[in-house]
Amino acid sequence: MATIKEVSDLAGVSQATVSRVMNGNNKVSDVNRERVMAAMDKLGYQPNSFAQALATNRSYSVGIVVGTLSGPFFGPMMHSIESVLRKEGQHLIATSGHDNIEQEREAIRFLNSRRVDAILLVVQAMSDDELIELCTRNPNVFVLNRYVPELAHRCIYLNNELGGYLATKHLIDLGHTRIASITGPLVHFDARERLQGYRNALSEAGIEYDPQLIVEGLYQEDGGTKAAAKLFQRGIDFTGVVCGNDNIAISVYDILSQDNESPAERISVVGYDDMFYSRYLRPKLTTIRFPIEEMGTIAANMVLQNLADKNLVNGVQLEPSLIVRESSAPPVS
Amino acid sequence: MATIKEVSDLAGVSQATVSRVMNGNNKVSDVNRERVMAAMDKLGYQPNSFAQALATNRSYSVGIVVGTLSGPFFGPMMHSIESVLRKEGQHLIATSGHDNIEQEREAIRFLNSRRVDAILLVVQAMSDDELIELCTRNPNVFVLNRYVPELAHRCIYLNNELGGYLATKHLIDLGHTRIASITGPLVHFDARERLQGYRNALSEAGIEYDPQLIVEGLYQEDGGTKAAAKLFQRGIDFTGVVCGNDNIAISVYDILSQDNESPAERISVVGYDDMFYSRYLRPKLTTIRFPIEEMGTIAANMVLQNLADKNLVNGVQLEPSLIVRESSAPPVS
DNA sequence: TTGTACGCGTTATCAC
DNA sequence: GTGATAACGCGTACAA
Repeated sequence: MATIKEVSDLAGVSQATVSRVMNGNNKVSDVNRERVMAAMDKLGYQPNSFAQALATNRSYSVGIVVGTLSGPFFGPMMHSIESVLRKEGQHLIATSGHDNIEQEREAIRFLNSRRVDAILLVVQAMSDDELIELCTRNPNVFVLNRYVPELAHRCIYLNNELGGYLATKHLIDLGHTRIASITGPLVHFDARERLQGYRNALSEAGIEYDPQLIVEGLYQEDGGTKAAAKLFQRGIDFTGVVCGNDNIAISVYDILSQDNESPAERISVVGYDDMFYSRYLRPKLTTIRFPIEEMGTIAANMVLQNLADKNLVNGVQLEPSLIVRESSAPPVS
Repeated sequence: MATIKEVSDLAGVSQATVSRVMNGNNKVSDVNRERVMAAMDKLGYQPNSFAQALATNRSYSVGIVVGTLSGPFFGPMMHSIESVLRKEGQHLIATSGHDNIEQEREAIRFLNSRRVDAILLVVQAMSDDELIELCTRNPNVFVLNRYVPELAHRCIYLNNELGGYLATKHLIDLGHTRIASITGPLVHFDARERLQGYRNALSEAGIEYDPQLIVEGLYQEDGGTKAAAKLFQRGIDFTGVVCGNDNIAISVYDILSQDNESPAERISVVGYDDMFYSRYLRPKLTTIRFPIEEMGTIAANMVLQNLADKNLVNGVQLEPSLIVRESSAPPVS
């Protein structure tokens, strides 16, 4: 790779002049500018961003660490983040924590040694305390999809309680009174919040909370299969089920189809997240929409904002909404 | 951020010694090693990778440019790439070309100025010629999911013709003779190859190729809706349809359900890619499996290999396989 | 085993 | 408008 020196030699000017035309400094004569540009593309010159970063102490890149790169969740999020960052000349460095605390730490170390201008964290394994310490040491860290009270001004998160409430309320409004819930793993704060929303809707309607109707599942693919089986085996009676996410809802579809049943007939099903495949299920899944892209966009803008003026950023809570499709219907009795 | 100098001052040794303990050089006395390590974590020292890269001319990172970060395709691929790279201390810098030739170029420029050790290209917009030029200039560029004859030793790609053949052959074996195809955009080489596979299967079975049965669709979500509508409106008779990918197959599901029909009844449907949601469709989608993770793993290993010994790498063609599920059945006549 | 000093490719501050 | 030259943080001969 050609260096600035080779360019300056070829153009017959000093390195400083080359640097000036690179950075759009207008105090360069047209003749020299021409010469430099010619030399540049003759050599296929690309500035070495390491050297630039070393000299300016700015990397023009922001890092993100996500639980896992695969899955329908992070793709759209990273997509929207990258879109807004790029417009400002910033780039995204993606690392995966593989939902493992040691790897999450390692990823953060890596990004720090990369001297990224900001770090976006979408992690679950790491504890609140560790997050707090991290954020106090580094003023450019933001937390996505998670609410830590002490870090409120740096969190962009979903109102999960409201989501759980909306899902449950929808079934109640349809006339259901025996409503089960297959939650996500309750070590995840969002699963707990969604469950709380469920309880709120119940109590608002004067329906008693019955622990028998609650099962804990997992968020990932097939993560609800065992849990759903457990629920049905309890032999208790219910007409609707609120699921921790769409994957869990799919498991319920599966179980029902084993008995040649379909959601919305005997049992109504409500999901959570509105993943893009949910509208392709049959019957189409009624679910809670999670504005993933919006979360990404807001996070990216917050980063930019923070780079410009540290004191202007504030946390954001996003609101979920109910998407009614076909998997929910009045109970048959 | 602390620098190596602050560490050396605090530890009472020279910068060189600090550098030695960082890089595991064993020619350091235990006493000094202890002191340095203590100083390091007291200061929360993180080496500046820009300075390291500048000094060593190695960045320990590989760049990837993909068409779009969202979608069910790139997530799993990036996931597997990142997994193997990380084990070797390499990191992944992800950029999106947004399926736009100018942005793809920009992404490559960015990665070059980042002096990445290798570049992985998963792009469609860029021409073969441009790719060839790029690869000859830079010996560490690899092309994924695309076959360029001149670059055969740097391509990791799928045998798309075989995939198209398998899909079609499956329907023929079931007894179908009037088989339509909704292809991907024929500007994409892979769509053309899949179509060719379709033709091969037909001719092998002595069935004449009928252009009336071919419609061109798009790969993205809903990309097959218009095309499928067009096909049905032609009013010609067929009993099976081979789709360019699973998204297109979903569109066919949609159209059929509008008439209260279901795949595998009057019309059999075969997809392509085996995206993870395909088994959750009802009926479960018969499709061609695309080993995405494997492609990622192979690519990452190739990068590593190439870094170790330039002359040892070779291109790889991956084989698709048929996954029979429920959307295909013998024709009713 | 340890320290000195130079080079990596830029930017930025000076003089001119 | 232009050109020296000193940082930036680290690796690494080379000398001690």
